[in-house]
Amino acid sequence: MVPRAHSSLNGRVGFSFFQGDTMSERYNPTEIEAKWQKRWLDDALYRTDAADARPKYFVLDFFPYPSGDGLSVGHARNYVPTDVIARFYRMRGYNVMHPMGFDAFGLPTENAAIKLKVNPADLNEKYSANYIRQFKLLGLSYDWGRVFNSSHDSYYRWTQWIFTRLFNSWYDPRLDKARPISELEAELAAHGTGRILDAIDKTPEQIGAIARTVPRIDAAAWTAMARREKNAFLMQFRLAFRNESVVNWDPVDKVVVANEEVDAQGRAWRSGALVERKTLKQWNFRITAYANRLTRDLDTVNWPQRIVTMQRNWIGKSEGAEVDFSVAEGAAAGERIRIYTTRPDTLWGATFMVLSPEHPLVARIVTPAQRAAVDAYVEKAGARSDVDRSDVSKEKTGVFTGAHARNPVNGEAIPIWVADYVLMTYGTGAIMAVPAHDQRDFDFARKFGLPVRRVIQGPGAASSDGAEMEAAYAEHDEGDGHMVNSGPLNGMDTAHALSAAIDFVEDIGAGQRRVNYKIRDWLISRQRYWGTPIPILHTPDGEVSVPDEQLPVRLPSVQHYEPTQTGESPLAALPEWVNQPGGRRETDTMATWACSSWYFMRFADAHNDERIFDPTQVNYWLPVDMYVGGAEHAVLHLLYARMWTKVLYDLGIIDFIEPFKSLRNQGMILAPEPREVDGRMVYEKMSKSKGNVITPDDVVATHGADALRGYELFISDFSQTVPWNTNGVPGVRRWLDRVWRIVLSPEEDRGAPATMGARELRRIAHQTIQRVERDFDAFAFNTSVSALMEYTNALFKARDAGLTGMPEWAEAIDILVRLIAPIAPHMAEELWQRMGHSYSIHKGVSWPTADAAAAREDEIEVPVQVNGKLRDKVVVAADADEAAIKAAAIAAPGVQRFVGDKPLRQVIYVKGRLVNIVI
RNA sequence: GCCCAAGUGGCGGAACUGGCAGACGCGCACGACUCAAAAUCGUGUUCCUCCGGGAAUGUGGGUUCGAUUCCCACCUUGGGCACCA
Repeated sequence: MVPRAHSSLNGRVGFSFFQGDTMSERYNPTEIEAKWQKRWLDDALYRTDAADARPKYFVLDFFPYPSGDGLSVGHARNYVPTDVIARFYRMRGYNVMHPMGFDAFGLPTENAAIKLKVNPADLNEKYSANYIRQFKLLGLSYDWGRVFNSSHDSYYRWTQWIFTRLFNSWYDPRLDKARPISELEAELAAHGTGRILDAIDKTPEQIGAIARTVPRIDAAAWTAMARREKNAFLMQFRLAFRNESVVNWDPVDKVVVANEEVDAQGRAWRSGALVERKTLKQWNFRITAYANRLTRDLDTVNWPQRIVTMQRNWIGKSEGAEVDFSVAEGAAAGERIRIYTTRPDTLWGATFMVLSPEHPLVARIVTPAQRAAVDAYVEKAGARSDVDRSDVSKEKTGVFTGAHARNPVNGEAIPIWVADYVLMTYGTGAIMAVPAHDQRDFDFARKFGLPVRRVIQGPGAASSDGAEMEAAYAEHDEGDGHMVNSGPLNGMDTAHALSAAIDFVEDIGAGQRRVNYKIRDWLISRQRYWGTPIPILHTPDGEVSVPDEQLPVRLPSVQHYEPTQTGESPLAALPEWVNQPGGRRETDTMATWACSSWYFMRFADAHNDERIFDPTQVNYWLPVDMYVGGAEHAVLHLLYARMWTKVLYDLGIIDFIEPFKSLRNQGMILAPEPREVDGRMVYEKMSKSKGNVITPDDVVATHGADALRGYELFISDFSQTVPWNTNGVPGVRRWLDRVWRIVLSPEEDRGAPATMGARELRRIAHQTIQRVERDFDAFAFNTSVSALMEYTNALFKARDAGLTGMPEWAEAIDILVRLIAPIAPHMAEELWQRMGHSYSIHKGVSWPTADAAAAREDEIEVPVQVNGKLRDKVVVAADADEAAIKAAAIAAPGVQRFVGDKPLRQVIYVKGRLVNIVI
């Protein structure tokens, strides 16, 4: 067998490869894929071009974390579609950036390194090299000139640089943006904190701009502070700040984790361990300052609705009012108890108050008679885990303090209770309880025999006696109801009561409109070795950031990097590293969320050692046009990256406010064989420990990368989770074999005689261009492969109809090879060359243009129904008028059998679709 | 408990805006080629049927000339949230 590839003359695309009785050359993916991969790499074919007149397109995969297991076919579900999109846009003349890098710091690598007793840096190099090898094996068109690794100091230097920007910035509620901390110092020297606190009172959305602990001080008080006091004071403003708080401690990884990394069951995201509460001093980013913008700007992105909803829920914006109650008697008499409520319209229905067990006032108001009971309760509550405390299925608990509070709207004294269903971390840690209109308060009131007073009379004739209610009536915007038992609000309809109540409270000086967010600040420090060192020095004057010219603060090499039990990083055991001329280095490192919060920008100027990136480059390429990855990052990376983008925008470093214009989530791929778990057959995730991982290496070795790529796309809808089907790849492989044969040796063997005209072939070809374009745009890759399979089948039929010598045949084959190029780039390149074209099909504008006239149908087949049931079909000219089509439909034999001489009640014609005859 | 998504042949799935249900592929069956097998090619493949048809897109209702598609209730699976005042 002597393969002889050559192109024919005159631009004809007929081939005769074989002479005499030699067999045709078979499709050999192993050979051609290796050949083209090498050539593409040698030529840097996919290098991103500099900014030019073409429209740009930035298509990006989530930052992968290189693990020792390497890539499975499940990972390829992410990388193949983005590669198809990158190639599709390139072929249509866009300037495309399609880069890759590695999120290399973090616990899994460090844990593996500890286990294997090797250096995590070495392990990381090995793992990422393996990823690169696998990416190349798949024929992915990354620009390898831009690859970087977040654990290299050439990268993390800039992560530290951004950290110091956050540290040296604060959020000005008046401008609704971040500003340099030096400007805050100037303001404090001139005006104290008054103007800032006033602004927050006037614009309730800004509640999270600064710490809630900031006191009202005047300029003199600021000026009188020593430097160390000033620095401590400023911590309440900085966007990167250190404070003592209750944090989630992961006892398995021996590290603190962020709220976003703990699931509803209280388990840590990576280790799966139940987290414990610890009070520790930790570094945080003030993401609460951005809560409002993070919610608001979700309107501007093209993301899956569920991810948008998850972020909205996580941020949890709610609007209401803060109202000041006061202690009615005892030593603390007159002292204010501030509550937050979203239902100020129910203020007159408050029959008791509840304080969180951690509320500072509890110890001071409790009466001697109740002290023992209250102390015991508070202690017990403190010992319960958060998950346990927030388990809604358990009955509410609580204890009376013996004290009373005065309700500012009606002067009533109501009992103050302590209960752990009120959280210190939300609102003010204290609530007014309105059992008639809040189910939680209702349950509590019924259990402890507290009064229930109705203040909203709903529609219908429900009793106005709270004692008879069986459940809280929580509606307030339904319209029909009216206010009762509510002093000045009596008789008002419920739709207006809310704003009227806030007005009333503001008028009497008892409170004001307020916004609250569920989101808490983002805990970033980790007590581990393998991360970006936090560039801070602890000096006698407090914390100061390491100056730019001293960055990076390099991670020292160490002999032992095992985590400690004490909550201290292994770096703390290196005195020569810790002790610096001006002070002690911070020994915690940053969680990898910091690394991944800006990497997408670095691709615009990946190897710049002078600055973080050239602003022209970053503003040209960003935001990312298409971002693809798993849905598990909904409130982690995708939220964090948005905050950093907004900070950098505020500081004038970039000029876009959202990092990712469009986002798509791919579905998971599960192991092919279901297994019995708890008596049920289930498809499991692929994992090395279960021994059910299918690697791209194996699939490529037997069927080639193009077949694997095709099947990754074809397996299911892109976003659907689906088990792998071992027989699927051979199916796609068969299709590619057919493509190979129909292009190179169409005459070789024939099927049954068929009929097809040249006009029809041309129509199918151009319709296929339209279908594939539409499917790619919709991320419907499975149907794009179907369309190409159908097209290939049509070409075999056209061959059997004797069309191979015609110009339409040559055009049809040319279109086929171009259309498969994004999916099967190696085969397309090989066929392209053999067809006599110059290298490369992947360079320049090579996507075919659909000819709408050619794609148009001359005749259409119209189904005909009688009473909604299909009875016949008629073929009519595409431009036939309605009357003619109806007449043809009625005359159709299959229709006449049912209609006979019965009168026609109605004949419905849907243009180009169907006729329905009603009798 | 609340919110969201999804339930279509033996399997993965398709069906653009309410208009031919099951495209495309897998699997299976039969046939051709072969000494035989593989590969390839061809035919068939939702179910029932008295071969006229009838039934069918999780279940039950509704709207409509017409419903996989819209509405209501319920069931199942997956995901998210879980006392946030």
